[in-house]
Amino acid sequence: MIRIFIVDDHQVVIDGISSILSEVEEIKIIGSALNGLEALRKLETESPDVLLLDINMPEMDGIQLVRALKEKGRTLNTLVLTMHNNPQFTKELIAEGVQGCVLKNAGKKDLILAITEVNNGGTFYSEAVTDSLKESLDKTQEAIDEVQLTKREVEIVKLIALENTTNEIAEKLSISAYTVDTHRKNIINKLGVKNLAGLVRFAFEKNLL
Amino acid sequence: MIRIFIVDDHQVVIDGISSILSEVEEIKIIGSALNGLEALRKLETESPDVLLLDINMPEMDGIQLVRALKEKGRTLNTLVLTMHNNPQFTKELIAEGVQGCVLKNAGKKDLILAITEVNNGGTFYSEAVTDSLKESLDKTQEAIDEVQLTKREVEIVKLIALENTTNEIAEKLSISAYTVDTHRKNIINKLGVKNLAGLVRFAFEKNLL
DNA sequence: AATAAAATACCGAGAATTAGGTATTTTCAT
DNA sequence: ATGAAAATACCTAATTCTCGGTATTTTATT
Repeated sequence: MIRIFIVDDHQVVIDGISSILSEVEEIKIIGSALNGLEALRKLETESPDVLLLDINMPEMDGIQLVRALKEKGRTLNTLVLTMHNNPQFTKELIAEGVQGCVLKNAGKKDLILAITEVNNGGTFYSEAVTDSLKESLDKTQEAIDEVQLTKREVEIVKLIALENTTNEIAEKLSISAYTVDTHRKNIINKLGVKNLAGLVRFAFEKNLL
Repeated sequence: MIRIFIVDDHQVVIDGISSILSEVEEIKIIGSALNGLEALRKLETESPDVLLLDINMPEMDGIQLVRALKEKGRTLNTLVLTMHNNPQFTKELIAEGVQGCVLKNAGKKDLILAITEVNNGGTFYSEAVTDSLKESLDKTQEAIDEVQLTKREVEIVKLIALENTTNEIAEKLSISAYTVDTHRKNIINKLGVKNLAGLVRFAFEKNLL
């Protein structure tokens, strides 16, 4: 028996999913919440096997909830349901250690499969989700290839975009600050940008981070 | 009679749309192309009333085609068909002066409406498209509100992210470089970032540009 | 009309970036 | 094993950014 807790800000959605899942014997819904705060409170006493987070992606409450739970030391097998399919969002989910993500139009077969998979400690990302992520990563790689940044240069672009100064980068990479200087110079040339701001801009436009 | 030229890299899609539109008396397809280059060449002799650009959004060829046409001084009423619904993409479309955008799952009623609207010199953006754009802009506004950046500060963040130096900004805004300095300082404080790189990062993460 | 917030302006010192080089060592693929 | 590309390192001077301030004028709101 897999015990599930649902979070969504629309009661209709909770009811809808409940009705779908009620047809499945091995799955039982043990509770639900209409927002992050309510979820946090209820999850202090409830201990579901799988947390089903239904997110309207543009409002990132879902990710915030995952973070809040993590801060409290509360790690749950989490499955995210989303309407949108945005690779940036997927990256964040993975970064937060969310076990799975399925699109709302995925159909109940996928949903049930995802739930059981996540319950067993595995991960489940819809094909559409991974595809668009892969596509995005390919795009990034293409952008890098186009301007012919080397591995080291990409590394340094990232560190600069993350607010590291030349000296800090030198320290982190255990190389001379002079070298970092040279790399930065070459990168700015290759990208055809004017200064550090342009470099950071490139990093974000091409989703390097 | 509205004369249409279709661009899409899949023949099937061209055929499909053709078959849908062939049911409509007022619309006639006068030509098609399977890629941007072919489109550019054929459009030198063809003069459609509406250019129907079917784009697989992740590959931005569509936007590139619009730009290429613009450079040639060729302005056409353009309607973009897209599968994805990404506010960033919508912004670019609007910036390029594209007259309309409909989602592929919009249904033929919307498509025909969009075509006639664009043909009449108007614009047509699917509700779903404008909604997600509005949502995104609201998000941006929220982000600005959260850190309480003033109008002037937002202006300066943008200019910095666009690689302008302090002196250049001062000139553009007709204020003293000292003032720009002060603004930058205040912004960095408000955002809680470490340096200019962090500022540019904020600009991109919050879609300020 | 009074007040707060925003925008403006200035100063100096120190840190970081930029631009112009040159040059050696590693790494990798033919 | 050899050549090319990548990574490393150094130097100087000029420019730009950062941080610590202070202070006046404008603008908007009650």
